[in-house]
Formats: sequence, structure tokens, C-alpha cells
Amino acid sequence: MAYRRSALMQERLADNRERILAAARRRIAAQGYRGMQIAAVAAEAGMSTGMIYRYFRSKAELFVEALSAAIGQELKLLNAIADGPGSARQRLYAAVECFTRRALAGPGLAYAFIAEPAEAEVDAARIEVRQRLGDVIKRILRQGIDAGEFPPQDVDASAACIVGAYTEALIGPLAPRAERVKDRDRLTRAICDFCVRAVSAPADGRGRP
Amino acid sequence: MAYRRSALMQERLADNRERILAAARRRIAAQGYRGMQIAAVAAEAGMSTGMIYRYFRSKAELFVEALSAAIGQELKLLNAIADGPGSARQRLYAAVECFTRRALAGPGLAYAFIAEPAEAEVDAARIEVRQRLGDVIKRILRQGIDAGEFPPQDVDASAACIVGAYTEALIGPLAPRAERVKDRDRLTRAICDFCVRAVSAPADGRGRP
Amino acid sequence: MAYRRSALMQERLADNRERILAAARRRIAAQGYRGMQIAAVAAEAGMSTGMIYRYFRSKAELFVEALSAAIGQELKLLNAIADGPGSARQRLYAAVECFTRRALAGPGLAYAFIAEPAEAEVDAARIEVRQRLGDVIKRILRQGIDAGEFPPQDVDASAACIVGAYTEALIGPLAPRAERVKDRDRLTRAICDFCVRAVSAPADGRGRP
Amino acid sequence: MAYRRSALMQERLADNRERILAAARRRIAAQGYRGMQIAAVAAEAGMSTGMIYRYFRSKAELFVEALSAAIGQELKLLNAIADGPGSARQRLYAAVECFTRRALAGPGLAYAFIAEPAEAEVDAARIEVRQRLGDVIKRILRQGIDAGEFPPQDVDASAACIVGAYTEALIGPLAPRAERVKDRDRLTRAICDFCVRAVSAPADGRGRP
DNA sequence: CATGAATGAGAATTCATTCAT
DNA sequence: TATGAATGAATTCTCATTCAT
Repeated sequence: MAYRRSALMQERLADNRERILAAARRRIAAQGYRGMQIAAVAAEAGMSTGMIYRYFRSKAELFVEALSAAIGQELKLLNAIADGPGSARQRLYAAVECFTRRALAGPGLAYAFIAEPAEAEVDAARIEVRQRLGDVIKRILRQGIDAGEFPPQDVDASAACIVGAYTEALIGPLAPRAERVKDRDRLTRAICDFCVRAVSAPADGRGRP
Repeated sequence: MAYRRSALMQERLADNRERILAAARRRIAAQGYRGMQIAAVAAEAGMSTGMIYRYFRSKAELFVEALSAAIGQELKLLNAIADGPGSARQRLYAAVECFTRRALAGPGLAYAFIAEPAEAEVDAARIEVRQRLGDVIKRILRQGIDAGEFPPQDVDASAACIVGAYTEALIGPLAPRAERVKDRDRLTRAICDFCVRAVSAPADGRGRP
Repeated sequence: MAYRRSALMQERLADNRERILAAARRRIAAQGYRGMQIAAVAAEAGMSTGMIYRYFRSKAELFVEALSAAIGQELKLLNAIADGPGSARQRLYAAVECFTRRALAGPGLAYAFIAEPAEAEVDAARIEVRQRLGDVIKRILRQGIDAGEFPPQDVDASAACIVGAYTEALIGPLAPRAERVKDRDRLTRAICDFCVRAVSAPADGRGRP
Repeated sequence: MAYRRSALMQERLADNRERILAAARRRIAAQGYRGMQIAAVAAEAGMSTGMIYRYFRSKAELFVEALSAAIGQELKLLNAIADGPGSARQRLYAAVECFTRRALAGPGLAYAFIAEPAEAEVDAARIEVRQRLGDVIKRILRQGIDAGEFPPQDVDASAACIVGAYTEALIGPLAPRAERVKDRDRLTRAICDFCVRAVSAPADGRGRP
């Protein structure tokens, strides 16, 4: 063990790390992982590419840390809400609202959590597919509302939520590994129930602040 | 054009197209768009790279067609359900169930509709982030169930649905463009209401077949 | 020696050959050698790519024959003029006029004799270089005309001719191999004299029909 | 930016650019734009292909710069001559001489300004076509000289100049757009007059230094 | 320590040519 | 004999990562 790092150096090191992470965050928000070229991050951070590798072992590691750093703040807030006062319903409402509000205000970084932009043509195809899935849902919702089966609601938002709900539940990391037929059935039923309940229950505003 | 194409050749041509699409589908299921290298598809289909370009103008076009072909069948089924008999609730249930069931049975292709895989490390980070978001939700749900506020339910599935719902509603193509503060507020409220309703209503099984 | 080809077959063969050459000519006129893809020629000629290779050993050979065929007619006319009646001056005038007039009327095939289109950027650069060379010449010509040293003339055409004259004389296939300094000097002097004479002599219309 | 670039590094950078341009120049002189493959240039310059792209955005840009660099010096000299002292005739003579002399001394790069080499066979055909055009002209010239109509002159050079003059005037970028019949007639006449004058006037050496 | 020049492994795409049918 | 499907070599360009200075 030779010298201790002086406080100054420590600080500088920490500083650089932060600057790199911030630069990466900006690039990710703008272009996703693919747009986060090391050279671009370095330029944005005002340093050399070599410097990046002094603080991060690889591009992937930098991305992971940038992602974690960005989401860390959100998680802190969400956890505070979860552990805070109020009924569960109120806290659920507050948690979703908190994330949603911040994401809508912020600089699109949320995108990086979910999907990776590809060529325009490919993105366009994905968008279209999701829109067509959503269109079917919207049609059903409108009919149900007209028939008085569902309470009035924002069908665009509901349809988006439904498509998001079942795709995430199916393929997302939260999806319970459903390898046996029985498990699959249970998962399917849970998802369907979730969606039906969400659109059926009266919008009584329960939970709203 | 002197000779007519023999039936055999016609068949082979159609065959090739199908073989390419099938090969692409396999690659996409395994690795997403990025893993769908032309050379890999060609190898998987047992032909030369040049052949791919006889049937598809570009890599992106091949992806789009593979995507469309795969989703086309689903959409047909969903539309039939939407336009079919039964209450809206029943049809919504049936639609979600149909997609879900088939996706769970199928070969992970659905993944490609949603997210673009990157390096393993990056994917892992995305997964973790979503899991941690889900964990918060699960904690709230469990507390609510214990307190009798929420009916008993599959908290894993519900949490996944919630995370999926708000991410899709926020960033997906279905998301209403929310540029004014007022619009954002309305969207946020719609999402929150959706989620709260979904977990609050009694699982009365309405809509189940 | 097996069978003789029937007259019919001979004709058909000749027919195909002509059709291919004509198709190639059209493609060359449109896009130069690079645009003369075998597949495009075949399509234009209404036959298969394989057929092309029954009549021409390679793409290059087809180009060469198409070029020769196209220029053959011109050469016939030019030779007739050269061997015809009239003073040398009249015949030179007639020869140049003949080629020029036909080229101006025709479908740009002449281009293929000289230069091969490349990427737009590259072509643009070449054009600019030649224009700037021409600009210098034009400036001198205008000054000379104003000073009464040169007779009035179309300076655009004269400049083009001069640039064409010396570049061709230098690098074209007609350029005498000038490897010794003495030869180079003689060539240089001949070119310069040519250009100066061309712009200095009064446009007395000698030779005009 | 912590460190300043050392003089040494600066030099190396400039060096690389020059080395690439020189390597490109050599390849172009040998094979034209088509022979200027990035890999070949990199090999010739003794570096990796990636390096090329650090200095030039694309293959086309490299070509354009190599072209411009080579021609820039020539244009400077020509402009100096055009703006210098002496009669217009003397300056025209000097300008043509300057370019000619230098091109004859240099490494065939001039070729790239004019024509885009293709396969050897194709080039050979082009050469032959031009030679045959030149042969007709030469025949006329010789007859005219024998008949005393034209003064003695280097018929090879004159023929080359004539072929160059009318091809450039016809198809080159300097060619006035001749879309109406009237314009074409005027252009044709200007070219013919130019050529006839050039070979008819006595070689009185006017303009020679 | 900091730099950024240098590397080189890929990846997409084109097209002349061949040959089974 | 005529077809056109099939091949695959060649070429441009990108970017994560390294390492001499």
C-alpha cells in the first residue's frame, strides 16, 4: 500500500465519474444505447475516450451504471412512497403518479429502460404493430362504454395500458417463468382479470390524492 | 418470356421466401433485430446471402415482413373476437387471453415486437431495473391485500401488468402526445386510475369464459 | 459437323444479338457502363440473363460490341465524307459537323465513349474542375476579344474546345507517347499552336457548306 | 482538454492526411476512382482502413480532395498567367503550355479528371473508338496539307485536339445546354469553325514565348 | 495520469457468372 | 435451347477498445 489518495484527487475522480455518467445519460436520452458511442460520450463529457475506460470497463458497463444512476433516484422516491403513510390504494396511486409525472417531464431517458431504437423502418413497424393491437382494444372498449358495461374512461390511455400490461407481463422480466401448462393458465387468467377489472370498475377516483 | 414457370419452380420460389422468413423468425426470436444478421439468416435458411436479397430489398424489410407475418395471424384472431358475439367484457377477456395464450406457447418472437435486445449485460440491467420497479409495486400490493383493501390476486402478475401499463402508456406509440401540462395531467390521472382500479376491484371473474 | 443451322435459326440468332445490343445501347446511354448490368440489359431485351451469355462472353465484351456497333455507323459516315468530294477544309468541316449534329440529336451514347459516370459527388468534382479550367480560358478569350486580338467568337464553345483539345491530346489514346523531353516539347508546342490558331484566325467561315 | 498536442503529434496528423492523399493519388493515377479502394489506399499508405475514415468522411470525399489538391496548384498557376502581363494570345499560349507541360511531366493523375477507367477491355474499346475517329481526321488533314490548303502541322496532335475539342464541347460540363434546335446549330457551327480555323491558319507562332 | 490516434473485426449490400431444370 | 435461381467474392463503412506518447 503506497500513498493514500489525497482528498483532492478523490474528488476529481468522483467528479469525472459523474461527468461521464451525466454525458452518457444525455446521449442515451437522445439516441438509446446504440447512440451512446464512447466517442460521443467522451466528447460530451469533455474528455478523451481513454478516460472513459479508466472509470468503466466497457461500454456496456457504462450504460448499466448510467441506467442505474438514473433510476436510482426514482426508486428512492418510490420506496419512500411505498413505506410512507396512507392506505395502500393511496400509495399505489402516488407511486404510479410519481413515476409517470417525472417521466413525462423528463428527457426521455425512460425509453432506454424499455426498448432500443433501431433503424427507422424497424421502429416504424413495431409502432404500427402496437397501434393495431391497441386499435382492437379501443374498439372493444368503446363498444363496452356505449353499452354501459364499462364506465366512461380515456380509451387511448386504457388501451395503451392494456397493451403494455399484457406484453410486459408476458415477456418482461417480471413474468413468472411459466413453463408448465398449468402455470401458463394461471398467468393468463391473472393478466386477463387484471385488464378486465381495470376497465370495468367505476372510476371512483379512489386513491386519488 | 419463353417458358412458363413450372409448378415445381413456383413452389420452390414460394418455399424460399417462407424459408427465409422462418429463418429470420428463428433468429429474431433468439436475438432480436440485431441478431438477425443477413449471413446468419442465410445460413439458417441454408442458402447464400445473395438469395436473401432476391426476396427482400434490405435487412430492415425482411425484419418488417417477418414481424408482419407473425403478427398478422394474431390480429386476424383478435379482430374476429372484437367483432364477434358476447359482451364487451367477455370479448376483452377473450382478446387478451387469446394473445397471451398464444404468445406463451410460441417461440418468444413477441419479444421482438417490444424490445430490441442489446448486449447481454445491457439487457440484464434493463431487466433488473424493471424488477426493482416491480418490487415496489408488489410490496404495496401485498400490504393492501393484507389490509383487506385489495382483493387477493397474483401480485407478480399484477405488478408486471402495472409496470407494463405505465411504461407503455408513457413511452409507447400508443401514448397520446402529451405536450401541454394539462394533457400530461390528464394522462397521468388516466394511468393511475387504470392501475388502481385494476387491483382494487374484486376478482369477480366477470368476463371469464 | 452435324446439322446446318436453318436460315430461320440463323435469323433468330442474329435477331437476339441485335436485340441485346440495342438493349445494352439504351442502358449505356442512360447510365454508362456501370449502369449496364446484365440483368438490366436482359430485362430490357426481354430475355433471360443466361441468353446474354450465349451471345457474349462477358459483360465487358457486350459493352465493347455495343460501343463498336454504335460508333460503326458514325465511322462509316465520317469515312464517306473524308473520301468524298470537296476541299479538305470543306470535308473537315463536314466531318466535324456530321458527328456533332448527330451526337447532339442522339441519346447521349457518346458519353460512354469518353467518361464513365461515378458517384454523384465524384462526377460533380470532375465537372467543377473542368469548369474552373474553362473559366480561366474564357477570361483570357474575353480580354483578347475586347483588345481586338481575337475575332468575336462564342467563348463558351471555344473554351470547351480548348479544354477538350489539350486534355485529349495529353491523355487520350491519340496522344503520341511522349517519353523524351524533346517529344514532350514538340507535343506541347503543337497543342498550344493549335489552340492559339483556333481562336486567333478570323471566323471567315471557310469550309462552311 | 488537458494536454496540448505536441508539435510532433501535429506533424504526424498532417503527415497522415498527406500520406493518405498521396496514396490515393497513386491509386487514382493507376486505376482511377474505381481502383481507389479504401483497402488499397490504406495498404498503400501503410495504415488501417479505419484510419482513412478519421480523415475523410467517405471514399468519394477522399477522391474529391485528392483531385482538388492536385488541380489546385494548376489552377493557381493558370490564374496567375491569365491575370499576368502580355497579350491575350501570349497568355493563352502560356496557359495551355503550362498545364500541358506539367501534365506531361506528372504521374498520369490528369487522367482521373477526365475519364473513369473501367475494365481493361472496356478502356481498350474506348481507346480504339477514339483512335478511329482520329484516323479519319488525320486523313483529311494530310490531304489538306498535301494540297496546300492547310499549313504543315503535327497531324497527330491536331487530330487529337480536334477529337478532344468536339467531344468535350459536346458532352463535357462546359457544353452549353443546347436543347433547342437553334442552339444546337449555333454550337455545332462554333465547334466546326473552331476546328477549321485551328488547322487552317498559318502556324506563325504568334503567342509563342 | 490523460490523450486520442490507431486498429481491425464485422455487417450490409451488389452483381457478374454459372448451371440445374 | 432458354431460363432465372443461386452463388459468393468484393467493397464500404462503423466503432469498441488499446496503447504509445
